[in-house]
Amino acid sequence: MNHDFRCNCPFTSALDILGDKWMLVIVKQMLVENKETFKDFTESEESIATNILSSKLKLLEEAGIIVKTKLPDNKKTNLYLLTDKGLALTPILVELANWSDSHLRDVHPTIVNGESMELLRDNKTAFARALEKKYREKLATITYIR
Amino acid sequence: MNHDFRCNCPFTSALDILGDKWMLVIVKQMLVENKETFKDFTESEESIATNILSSKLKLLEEAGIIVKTKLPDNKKTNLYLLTDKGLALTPILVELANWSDSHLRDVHPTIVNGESMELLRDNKTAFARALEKKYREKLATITYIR
DNA sequence: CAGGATCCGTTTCGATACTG
DNA sequence: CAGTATCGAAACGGATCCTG
Repeated sequence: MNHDFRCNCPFTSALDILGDKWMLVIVKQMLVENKETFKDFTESEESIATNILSSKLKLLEEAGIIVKTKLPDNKKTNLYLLTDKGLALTPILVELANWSDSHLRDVHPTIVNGESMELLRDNKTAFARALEKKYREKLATITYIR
Repeated sequence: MNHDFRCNCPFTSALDILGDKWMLVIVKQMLVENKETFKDFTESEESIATNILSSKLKLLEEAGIIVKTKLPDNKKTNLYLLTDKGLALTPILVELANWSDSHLRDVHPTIVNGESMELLRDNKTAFARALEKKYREKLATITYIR
């Protein structure tokens, strides 16, 4: 993060952190595709390189968007989980999806983590809330090291 | 655009175009700060280099997000204007602003193009619509070369 | 003088190999 | 499994140059 455009503008200050190809992709993989471990991310459709992944996870953690933790019974596998701050990015991802759905060709408008794209078209807020709720329910089932 | 992760995922396919530091910044400058000309952009708070600006404007035009045009009475100054596709990015920018406002320090939560941040906090959809309306009204006052 | 294009040093990315 | 090291390729940033 060498040259940020510290502009204090609410629109673009977020882009100083999120304005690159990978940060929101990783958040989306956690939120929508239940990715949790380093390996999960490397095996994802967008196939991020390990060194990039490593540096981006570090940045996301520093920004307070994710936490790095472990399961009590597995000392080697790291778990990456969204914080409240990270979960609050859901509406941004939903708006991105909505724009893609409306204005981009070759988008795959099928089922997304159990929620249909119809709900997205019909009610973006409800769609976002459903995604957040699902993630919170999943978090509740995990007893990770805090 | 050398290496896109063509994933057909509605969440991330937009990031293939918009997932960099500058694309959304430029759109925001057009939408919120009434920037129209090459010079306007170079003089902006985020101070983009001319070569980068040039390449990004080209990408935005190729993506159909902006159009490059001229005023009838001024043959040299180019005008860059948002298309409907570009204007449809407003909700994304609004969600970014909302997230920054809630989760980032040092954000400047004052007046934005005549709309107060209170309206944003109160009703994001109305805030987005107000910004779009204002831009469309401005477009209506310009007789540019189509 | 506006609107870029070109050049060039620096930073970041991306693919793969490698380590604990 | 979870990263780090390496190295070539691409992108960025600043300055300058070119063109009407």
